[in-house]
Amino acid sequence: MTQQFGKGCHLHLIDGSAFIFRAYHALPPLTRKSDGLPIGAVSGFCNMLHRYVEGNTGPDAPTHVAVIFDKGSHTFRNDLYDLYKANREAMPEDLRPQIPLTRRATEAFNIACKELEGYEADDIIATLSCQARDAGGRVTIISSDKDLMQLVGGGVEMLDAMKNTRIDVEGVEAKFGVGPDRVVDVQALAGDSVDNVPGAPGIGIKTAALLINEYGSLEDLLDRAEEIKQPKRRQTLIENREQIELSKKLVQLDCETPLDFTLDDLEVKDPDTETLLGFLNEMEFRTLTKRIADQMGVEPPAPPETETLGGGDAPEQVEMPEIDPDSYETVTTADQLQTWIDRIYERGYVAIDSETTGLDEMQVDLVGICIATDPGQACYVPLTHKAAEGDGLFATEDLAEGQMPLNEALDLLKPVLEDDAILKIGQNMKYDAKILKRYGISVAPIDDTMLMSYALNAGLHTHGMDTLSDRYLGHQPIPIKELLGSGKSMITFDKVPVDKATRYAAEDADITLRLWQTLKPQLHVKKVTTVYETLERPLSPVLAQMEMHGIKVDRDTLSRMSNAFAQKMAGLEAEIHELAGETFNVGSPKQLGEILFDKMGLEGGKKGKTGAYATGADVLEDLATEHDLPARVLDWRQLSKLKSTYTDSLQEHIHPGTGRVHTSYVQTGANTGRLASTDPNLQNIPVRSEEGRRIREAFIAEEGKLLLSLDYSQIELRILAHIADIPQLKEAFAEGQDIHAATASEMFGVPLDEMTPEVRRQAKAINFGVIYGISGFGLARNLRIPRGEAQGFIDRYFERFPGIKDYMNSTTEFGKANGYVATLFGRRIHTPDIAAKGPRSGFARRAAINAPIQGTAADIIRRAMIRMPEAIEGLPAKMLLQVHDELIFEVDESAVEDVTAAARKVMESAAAPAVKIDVPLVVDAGHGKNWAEAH
DNA sequence: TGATTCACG
DNA sequence: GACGTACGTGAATCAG
Repeated sequence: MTQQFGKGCHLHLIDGSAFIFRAYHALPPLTRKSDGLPIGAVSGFCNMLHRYVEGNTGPDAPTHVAVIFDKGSHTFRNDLYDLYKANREAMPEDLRPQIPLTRRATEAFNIACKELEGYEADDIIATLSCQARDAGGRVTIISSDKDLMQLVGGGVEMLDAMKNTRIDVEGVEAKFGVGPDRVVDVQALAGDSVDNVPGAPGIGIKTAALLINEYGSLEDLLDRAEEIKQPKRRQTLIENREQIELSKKLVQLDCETPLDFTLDDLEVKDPDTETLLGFLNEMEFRTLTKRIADQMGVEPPAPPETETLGGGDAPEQVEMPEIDPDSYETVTTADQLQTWIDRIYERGYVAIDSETTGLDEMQVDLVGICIATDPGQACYVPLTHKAAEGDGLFATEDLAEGQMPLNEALDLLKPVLEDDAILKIGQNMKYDAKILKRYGISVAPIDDTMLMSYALNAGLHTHGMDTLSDRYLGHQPIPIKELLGSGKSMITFDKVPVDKATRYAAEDADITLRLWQTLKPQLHVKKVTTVYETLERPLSPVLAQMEMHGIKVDRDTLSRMSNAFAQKMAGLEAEIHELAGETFNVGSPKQLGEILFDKMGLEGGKKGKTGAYATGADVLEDLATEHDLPARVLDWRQLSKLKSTYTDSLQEHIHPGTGRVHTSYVQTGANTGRLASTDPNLQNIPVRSEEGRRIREAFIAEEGKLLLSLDYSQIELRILAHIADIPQLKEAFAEGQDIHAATASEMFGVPLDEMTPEVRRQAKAINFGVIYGISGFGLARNLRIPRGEAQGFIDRYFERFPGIKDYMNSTTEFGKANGYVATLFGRRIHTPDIAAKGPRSGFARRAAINAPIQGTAADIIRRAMIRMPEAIEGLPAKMLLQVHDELIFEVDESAVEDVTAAARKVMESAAAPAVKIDVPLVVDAGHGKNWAEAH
């Protein structure tokens, strides 16, 4: 039944490369059980093809179809412009062997599979589209690549298979501001950083569309460029004419690609059962094989006998229905809610997400709660949405209709959320737990997908919901911007209409549940279950407690300091302007650099990549020996920093209700396992300078209490001594010696009792340098000594402590072989750049050397923090802050000794019993009415 | 928004 | 042989 392609025919063209990359990034790196062949992308590709074929029913089904691939990296565009696509990342190593398999997969589905040496897939798609259109048929291009949008129109449309949205002429106009026939003109002007198409500098899509619409076409625009009013644009277009014309050639798709087949060869054919199942079975896709066999009504072939290799690294992909925001339920009555609660009890777990009026958990109000029990089964319980005015445009202060009373809903939910037998799953549950705590609900027990992702993949990507959804579910959630807007006209969530809110909010719970089903089994496969269970999950509630307590900060002290700083700065500024002979913005590094190096003609001006002079503190310090101006600027900068970052903005963070400052710790913020502190950052309160340290006087204890600080002494060097197994360092620590003096003594042969501060200082710099992955250059710069001398120190160090060099080499090798390095407690820190070439690998190598040391220290204090609540239970003390190797408590005056003893014991024994460290961990303690005194 | 600078461990 | 180099963070500010 051969059908001549023509009117009534419908051609589907699938962008194969886009499918492959989507599949690759959407799935964790799966391997074939029998031989470890990477097949994650092939698996995703087959699933996508299968889903595609399944969806092809009804009157709109294609009559002809082909998957089009790129072939060869050199195309005619490289002949036009040798930098075309030059900044493309190389194909990932584990994807390369999968490419031929995707061709075989396409053939197994009995879909035409086409490519042409020296041509991009886009050109073949263009040629086929033109042929089909000219023959009177319809075309759907399955891709979201904007480069293909120039083809839309005259029966040609695009389809974004992921979002399931069609892109027609209007869609193209929305994206480019011009019709499809002018898309190349806009692209030629705007350029494309991904493909390295140069375009016209400084002109983006918006401006380009404006110009094209005004002048009709690119050619007319360039010919009449003199008429452009804005001088900068006019100049750009005139100067870059050639480059723009070249860009147009690069983005213009070729409709005359010489093809060795015709449209008729692309006719839709049913797959051959045996071929398809044979291929899927060979790939060992058990679930998909079985599913397709069932659909075809045949027995699935017997899976090949496999001996599990390396513990079996190929979990089956969890099958889930499509995410559909329109399928979610809005819960408005107690009966409805009860039905969901019953379902939760049936399951034993539930994914939840709370919607609030903002981001500050200590201040915002609860607006609604969403619940998901299964993929696709999610609801939203709106609680305090505001009613719209009559015309529906503005929200009022009255509650919207159709919502359960807040108390009634919370009374129903509280028993579930607090039930020991029901697992509550969230993405960043610390946030939700803090909110609900303010409404009297203590959520427990919890699982957290953000923390799972962190335990699994620290160093590979960030762990926000959008990232995870895109990577692991291949789905882009509804952007919150769509509901709230942005900038000045942004609204709060309670002003969002309930129906819109349901789509967004319930989707988040749905996604969270799906992520949980995807990530949880991975913990075991990647051997990080212990990390998650002992270092991540139990820390979350501890941090929540600390954040809710906050630390008392005295506004008057800060305010007085701000005024004093302002006065001093004004005086310095006047002096600086006097010395410069003109007024300028002292806070502008650019203007300062020009004053110093151009106007005053000082030596040593170095320009960075942006063409501005460097004016960092090290540069100014060198200049300060010769001139007064840079010295004054250094003083001014110090004051400016203290004022703006600390004395001024800390005041704004004092909670009006508690009079305390409540930071947020980001548990997944630092790849090494450290915490990060934000809003405000309380981990970088000044201490090194006398003037800055006084800011700590504003951090105070309540009346009758004291602040108590305990910090690990030299914890990273102790860990280095243990991990690299350095006998001399271990011994020095065991005997309680001054470690830097001991190092100096060992290196330079100076007896300890004859040690000079200068020699000790140098040894200290080397000790720190080692932790950071030392280089002669770096040490020279730090100590301000000649590079050769610094290298000599390092050589001597490695000679005296050969274990250090071994540690560095073996860690680097491990990182290269495995893609990650690990702490003593099994935390994995991924180092994908370590195999790169160029300067990136240097950074990655040093980071890999540092990560196990910094990360092990981070693990130890985490363990201490997790045990702390129980250890100080019953004592009148609260843990308030963590600063990497220091914990700060607020304690009744009478109990300082008891709490110090209890907390110290926990901290010093925190590595045990999981890890036996060969050196003692030592904790120093201090206390006082304020943080300055306690430290 | 990105670069620069600087506060901390 | 040249090149560019300490590790990990967050916040404020300037400039385009």
